Amino acid sequence: MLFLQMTISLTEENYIKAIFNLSNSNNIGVSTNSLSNHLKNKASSVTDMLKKLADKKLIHYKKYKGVLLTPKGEKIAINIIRKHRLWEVFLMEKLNFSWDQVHDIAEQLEHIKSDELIKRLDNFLGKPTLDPHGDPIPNEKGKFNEIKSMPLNECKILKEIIFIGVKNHTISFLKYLTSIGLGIGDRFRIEAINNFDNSYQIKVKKNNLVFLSNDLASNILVKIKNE
Amino acid sequence: MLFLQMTISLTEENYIKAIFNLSNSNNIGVSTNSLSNHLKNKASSVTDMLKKLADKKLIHYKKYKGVLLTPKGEKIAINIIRKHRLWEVFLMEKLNFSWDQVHDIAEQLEHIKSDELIKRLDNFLGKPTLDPHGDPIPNEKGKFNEIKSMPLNECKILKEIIFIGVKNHTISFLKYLTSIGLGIGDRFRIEAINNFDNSYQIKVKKNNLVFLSNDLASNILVKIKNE
DNA sequence: TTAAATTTTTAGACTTACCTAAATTTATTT
DNA sequence: AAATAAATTTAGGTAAGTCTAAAAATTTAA
Ligand SMILES: [Mn+2]
Ligand SMILES: [Mn+2]
Ligand SMILES: [Mn+2]
Ligand SMILES: [Mn+2]
Repeated sequence: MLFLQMTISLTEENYIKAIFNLSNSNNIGVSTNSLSNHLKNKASSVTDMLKKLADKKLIHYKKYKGVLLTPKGEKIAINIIRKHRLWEVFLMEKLNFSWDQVHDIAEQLEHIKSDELIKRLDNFLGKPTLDPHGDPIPNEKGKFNEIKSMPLNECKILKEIIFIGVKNHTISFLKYLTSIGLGIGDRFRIEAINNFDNSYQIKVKKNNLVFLSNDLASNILVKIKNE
Repeated sequence: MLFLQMTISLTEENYIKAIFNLSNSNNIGVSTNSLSNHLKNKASSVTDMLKKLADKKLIHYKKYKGVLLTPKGEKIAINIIRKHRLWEVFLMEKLNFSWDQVHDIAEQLEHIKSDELIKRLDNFLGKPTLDPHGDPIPNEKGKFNEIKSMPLNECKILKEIIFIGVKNHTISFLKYLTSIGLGIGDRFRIEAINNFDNSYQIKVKKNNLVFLSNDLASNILVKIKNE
């Protein structure tokens, strides 16, 4: 079979994105089960799709071994992520959505197919490098500007901190952070660490002290001021 | 079977939109063949879908009789058109696309599902009432602000004219109009009508005379100045 | 008003993207 | 090193949306 301009379905795009997101920096393949959990499809459905993606040379697939994206597959994944994050910026900056509302809409918008549209959207937004959750936006060539950060619960000393991202992107978590007055870019100070349960007390600007469980702190990505 | 929030697939949306666009002001049902031509699907496929849309109470369907939208179906159609035209305005006004580029991208964007998004987009654009092709944008309640216009080839007298819309939306037609310096809102004067082939000569602003075949003129919607 | 042409529907199949149930392979325990 | 458990694949099915070919209904023309 010959196809000059391979088309990739919305479903295939979502699988490719899932494989990308589940890939670790080490080169361990993504398991069928992890994809099954992530996409909420049965493992047998995942296997079907993996065969198809392998036929299209978008993934490396060997029965029972787990999968990795080919360079071609990775390029597609990164482009979808670029579109997703640019649309999130648009929704937040131009349409005044809050950071907990943008993801679900961007899940739809990321599948719109038009390179010209994304080029112009990028320009319109001033070529942003970070999305509303602090995640890097890959450039036109697919290059990520990696930001070094650590989860708050790895900070063991009382220091001035900058809040630069979230690990968890659920609406409830984002809304909670908003409710305690915490937004990307904010500076705060660790006032106390309870070494029984590793919970934190922080002081956000002029606000009162806020208590954070270790679980909460583990989903807050920070960097230490002046480091 | 019980469903509280009926979901309508992208394919169903396109059929509903097609039925709306092919419906005349008179109450003659839309034929299977006309839908088949418009959607470039076989008539048998159309029949299958009509049965499904009828089951969902979105159209009135009687075998061999042609179809009409129910009020519910019409509401859906108008909402899709509203979204399409708002996105066209966005693409043109904010992203500087030309009027011949916006339609194809809007065909994708019109299917994005989020009432909140459209409300905010509408506000962001300043609640426009016309799209880049001069077509009216229905308001949130689905009301069209009908503009009275006539095809240029129905003007039989030499008069000052305002160009307010196009009947044909193909890229080549729109590009041609651009090439002769004609855009929505422009004023021009009919300088001559050749009564052999009903072709027109018009003068656009300070430009030279432009020759328009009757076919071309029939796709240019105008109103007569001061009327 | 019958015959021919056209339109529309029905019947049966195919593809995509899912599913359940039953193998099969790989990993973990005794 | 078996036995058991877990992960993965295969086999067989379903629903949505398409198709071709054939039958039926409607329209048009003789
Ligand atoms: Mn997101
Ligand atoms: Mn994000
Ligand atoms: Mn359009
Ligand atoms: Mn338009």
